[in-house]
Amino acid sequence: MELAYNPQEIEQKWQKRWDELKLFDANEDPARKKYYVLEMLPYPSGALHMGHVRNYTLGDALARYMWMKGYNVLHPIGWDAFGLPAENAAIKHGRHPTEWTFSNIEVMRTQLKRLGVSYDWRREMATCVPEYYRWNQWFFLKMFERGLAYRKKSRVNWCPKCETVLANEQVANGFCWRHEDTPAIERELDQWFLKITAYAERLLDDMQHLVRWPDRVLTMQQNWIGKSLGTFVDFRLDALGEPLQVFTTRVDTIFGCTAVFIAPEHPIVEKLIANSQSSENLRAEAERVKASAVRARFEVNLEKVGIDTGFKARNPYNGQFVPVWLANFVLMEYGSGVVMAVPAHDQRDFEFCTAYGLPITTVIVPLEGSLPEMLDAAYVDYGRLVESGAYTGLTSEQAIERMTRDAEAKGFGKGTVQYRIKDWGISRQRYWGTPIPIVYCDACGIVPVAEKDLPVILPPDVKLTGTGQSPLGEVPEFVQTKCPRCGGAARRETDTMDTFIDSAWYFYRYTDPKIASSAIDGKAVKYWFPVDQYIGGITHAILHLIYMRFFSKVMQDIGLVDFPEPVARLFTQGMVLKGGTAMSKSKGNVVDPTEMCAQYGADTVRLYVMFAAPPEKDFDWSESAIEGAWRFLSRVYRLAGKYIERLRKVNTWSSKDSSSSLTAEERRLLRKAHQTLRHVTADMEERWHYNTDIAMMMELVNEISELEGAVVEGKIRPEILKASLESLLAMLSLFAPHIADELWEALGHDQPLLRTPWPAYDSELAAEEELEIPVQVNGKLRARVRVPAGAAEEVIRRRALAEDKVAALANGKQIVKVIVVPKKLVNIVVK
RNA sequence: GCUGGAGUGGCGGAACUGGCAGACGCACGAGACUCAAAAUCUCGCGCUGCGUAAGCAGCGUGGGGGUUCAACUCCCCCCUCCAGCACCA
Repeated sequence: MELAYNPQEIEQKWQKRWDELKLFDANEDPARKKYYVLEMLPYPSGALHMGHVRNYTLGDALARYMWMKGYNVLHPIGWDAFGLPAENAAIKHGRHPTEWTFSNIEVMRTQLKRLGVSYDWRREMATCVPEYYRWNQWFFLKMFERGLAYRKKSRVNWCPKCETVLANEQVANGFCWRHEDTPAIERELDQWFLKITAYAERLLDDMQHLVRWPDRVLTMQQNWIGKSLGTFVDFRLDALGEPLQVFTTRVDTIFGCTAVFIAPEHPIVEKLIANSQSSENLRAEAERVKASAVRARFEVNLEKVGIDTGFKARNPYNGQFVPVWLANFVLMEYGSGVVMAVPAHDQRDFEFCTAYGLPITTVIVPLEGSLPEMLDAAYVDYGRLVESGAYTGLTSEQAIERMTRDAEAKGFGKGTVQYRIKDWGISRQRYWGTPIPIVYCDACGIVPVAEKDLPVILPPDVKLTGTGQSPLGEVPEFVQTKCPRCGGAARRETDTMDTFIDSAWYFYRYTDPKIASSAIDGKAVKYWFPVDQYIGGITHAILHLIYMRFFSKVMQDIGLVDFPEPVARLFTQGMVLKGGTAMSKSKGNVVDPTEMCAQYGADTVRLYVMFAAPPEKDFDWSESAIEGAWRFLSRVYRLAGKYIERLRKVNTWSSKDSSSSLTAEERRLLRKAHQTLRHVTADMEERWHYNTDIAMMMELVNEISELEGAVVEGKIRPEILKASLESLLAMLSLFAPHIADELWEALGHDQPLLRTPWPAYDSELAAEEELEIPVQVNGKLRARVRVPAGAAEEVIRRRALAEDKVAALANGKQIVKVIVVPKKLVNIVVK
């Protein structure tokens, strides 16, 4: 086998062979331990990119390792096939989204297969087929039944030039992404929402089960949910005869309240205008504040503006009347839409009150030290109360508790929990998504489609114009229907669902992708769940990974599953960059995986991607570094090729064959092999620093290479060389599976490595016999001594002190202390 | 602004529990093979100073301080970069 390494030939051969052997088919088998490896499903954009390669190679290494460890491994793949790009392609090139999507899937499937990832392709699914999305609709109906899906008027971003709704991500600094001169405006539209806020507390609580999730992700989710404890306080508003409800987390500062601020969109504003003595003027001013509030949603640090309504509200704690203002920075959608202004202890209030000349009263002082007479910024920390009536002298913590209790007792307020997370708006005025299964009947109102009538099929013939109207509205045969309740003429909902719905539960469906009688098969889910390892980009830390958790909790509540969290362990990989930034077509810096495979082969591409950096870090693609991976594999191929004829004929040595008669060279080779095995095995279980695993394999190859002379001279028996080489191939097969199987077969094996047990390391063989111990004098390295691995502390000490250099440095000085750390180092302290 | 993460040779990175900083690879330099090139192989490669040399000494993990016999690692302060959220009261 003196041929040059030809990855194209080898890879094609093995992909075919694996396929024939059904090597990656996962079948439920209660007798075997299962392992579910899941990677985030790709959007079929038309081309695989390096981020995908990284994601899938990571999962593949783990899947292959678990197979070899004897697990029954489920490793599926599918397509997140609904989404806006398909629709844009339709508008631009006149191709139907279905055709565009499936031809992209075709291309990307070929690309994926070229990489040789260990998927069970029988389970492949696309979310855009009725067999899948009907269950989106079913989940929607279940939520509707439980009041978890509801309809509400809501503000959306709208570009007047595009005539269309913009997603939040499509608005940059308040302007449309396509028309940088056109500010997005807000429109009120009826939208469907899922009540994720009802699950806020459980989403937080159940994080305790997510011990194997990165802290980073949990923290981001925590911030996103944004729980805060606070107090509602009713300020009497005599002019309207109804109170203004204020929300605050700092009721301890309320004696310093010098005004009340209302969000300009607050419904009470209309009543204030109606009751005002200068209605006209107030209306105009209120409009101005509102306009600025809209801008403030996009502009950072927009100047604070407001208007005094002329009304006064009464602070129930001290009976004082304070002016009621509208202010552009108060958010309607958080708390009660009304806040109290405490300029001395809130920076925003401070800025506003300074600008408008409102009084500033200090009511909190630090526990130690004091505050200046004239504040130049708000003092926002907790402290001790002053000038606060009966509460003076309490700490902030004590005051918050007692003042809230008092408000409840006297009936002018109550403690409350607020969340920042908002309900999930799922309506999209688009075509390429799941139709929302709702019918509007003049007689019956909002009526859900009956379960038996699912799926509501997305009609194939639709004109896509991009006008911003829901395309389904233009299809009379779709819109016109009968009311499921009264049978009368009715209209269908024409919006479709957010595609995050599709990905919120797809991984359940993999366990039985073809089941037609229900969304998931309970038995299959019971066997395969939870997902043991989920792998994907950090970009999904919040949205997808919260929606997915939310769906699981709803599924738990409707009795589909019996656990709160579907994913036991999460890994978030870093990005693959080029020239310091993400690869993108517009930047023209895309490295095409398929081209790379054609140039170097899939094994090289995969090995390089794993070797370049630890998987959680971003890394920059390097044309020259991939050559290193290629060189390494070529070297392995050449090296193995040199010996294969001889090794094929001998049996593999095993440590059971007695290790006493090993030569020094044999021990050296086996030591390196077993040290590498030890490292890789430990790493696969926990850390996943695949870059160091590959580095260790390179060291092993270097060692085999260096020992070539010893092999020739017969100081290393072929059986032992074979054993070392086979360990190497087993490890290599995690990252470069094709070349590993090729050489494995050449060594005389008829089953691929995936069906071979993972080699156990022998700690005795891995142990060093002799150690080189560094000797420091006053912490500086001065000498090294070689000692047997088990040398007693005293022996090491004596040897260290006997070193010429040590003696020279200690000469004429006093040895204060000798620290001997067995197996590590000696440090001699002299004075 | 808040929250989280990171900062180590020319570059990617290693050092897992406080114990030899720079494993492994890339780039680079020298040599071998070759008519030549590619490929391959061998050697060198943190910085500075001294020395013809083997070598010797000092400095060195973003900066400053501290704890320790010993700090990339622990503590305090500061700087820079990246990410997420962003007037959430």
